[in-house]
Amino acid sequence: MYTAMTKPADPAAINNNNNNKKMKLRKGLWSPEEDEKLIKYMLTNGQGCWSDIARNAGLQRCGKSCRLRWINYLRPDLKRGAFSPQEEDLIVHLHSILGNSRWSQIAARLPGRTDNEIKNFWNSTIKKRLKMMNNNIPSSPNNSDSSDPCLTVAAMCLDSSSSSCASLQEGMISQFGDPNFHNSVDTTGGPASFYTMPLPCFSLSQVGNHNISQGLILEDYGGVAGKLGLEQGEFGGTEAAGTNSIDIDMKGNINHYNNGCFNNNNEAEAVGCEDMFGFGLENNWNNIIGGENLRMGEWDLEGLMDNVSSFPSVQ
DNA sequence: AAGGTGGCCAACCGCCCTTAC
DNA sequence: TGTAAGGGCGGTTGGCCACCT
Repeated sequence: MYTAMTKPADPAAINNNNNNKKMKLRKGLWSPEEDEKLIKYMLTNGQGCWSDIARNAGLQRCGKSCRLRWINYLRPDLKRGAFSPQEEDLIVHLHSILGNSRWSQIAARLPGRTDNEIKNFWNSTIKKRLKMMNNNIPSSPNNSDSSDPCLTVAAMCLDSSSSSCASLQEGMISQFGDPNFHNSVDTTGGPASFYTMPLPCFSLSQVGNHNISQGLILEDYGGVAGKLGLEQGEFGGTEAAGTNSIDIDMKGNINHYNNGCFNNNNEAEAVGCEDMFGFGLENNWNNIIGGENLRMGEWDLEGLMDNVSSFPSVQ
C-alpha cells in the first residue's frame, strides 16, 4: 500500500476545492486519501474512461496519473514483494528474446507483476548482475573497459523427428582464446535456450539429437557485434541430427558445425582477433572444423513470439 | 553522530497508436 | 480523410532510505 515516501504533491495544487474554474492538477506522490478515493471508485464502478474516473472520483489528477497509480500500485491482483527465482529466470529469458522495449509483453507472462516493476527490476538488479558476471570473466586487454562487451544469444532448436520446438538437452558456451572458460548449461525442459555472452567471441555448442533451427543475436553491449560486422538478428538453418555447434568467427561469419557431417576438414580462418580484441585464437580456433557458413537472415520476430508463447507462466 | 553516496522504485514525460468525430 | 483526444508504453527523473565513511 502507501509507502513512507510521502513528500506532499505540489502544494500549489492543493486546496482548489470544487469551484468551476479549471483546477490545477496534482502531481507527485499520491496521498493515502487519494489512494482510498481511487480504490473505492474502481471497486465500485470498474474501469472506464480514465479522465472520467479522475473527475468522478473527486481526484485532482489527470486520467493518466490515475491509470498509472491503479495499474502499478493499487490493483488488488498485484503481487508485491521480491521476485522469485522462477520469475527472475523468466524475465531474463524473455528479455533475451524481446529486448528492452517489450516490458509490457514480459509483464504479461508474469501475473501480478507490472511492466514498470519488471523494468525497474531489470535496470537495477539484473543489469548489475550481468555486469558483475562480465567482470568475473578472465579479461583481455581490450575487453576490460567499461563498455562491457557481451552478446546475448538465443538458440532455438527443433526436434529432429517432430519438427516441434524441443528442448536443448545440453549446451556449452566457450570463449575463443580461453580454453579454461567453459560455461556449461543445462536447459532440459525449455523450448529454447538463452545465453549472455560476456565476451566478444563465443562458441555455442549443442549436444543432443536436435536440429539447430534458429539463433538470434539479441544484445550487443559494447559494440561487439558491430565490430564483428554483425547486426542483431537471426542466424540459423536446419542441420541433421548429431552434435552441433554454432560459432561466430572474427570475420563475423556464423559457422555451423555438425559432428555427424565432418565431411571437410577446412580450418576456419582466424583473422583479426588480436587486432580487434587484443588476444589470439590459437587455443581454441585450431580445433574448429569449418562447416557451412550461415548468413544472417531476417529476424522472424513473429515466429519467435510463437515460441515465447509456449513458455510457461510463473504463477 | 553526521554527511555522503548509491540503490530502489514510484511517478512523470513524451512519443506513438488507436479511436471517435 | 483529417484531426483531436485518450490510452498504452518505454525511458527517465527524482525522492527516500540504507549503508558506508
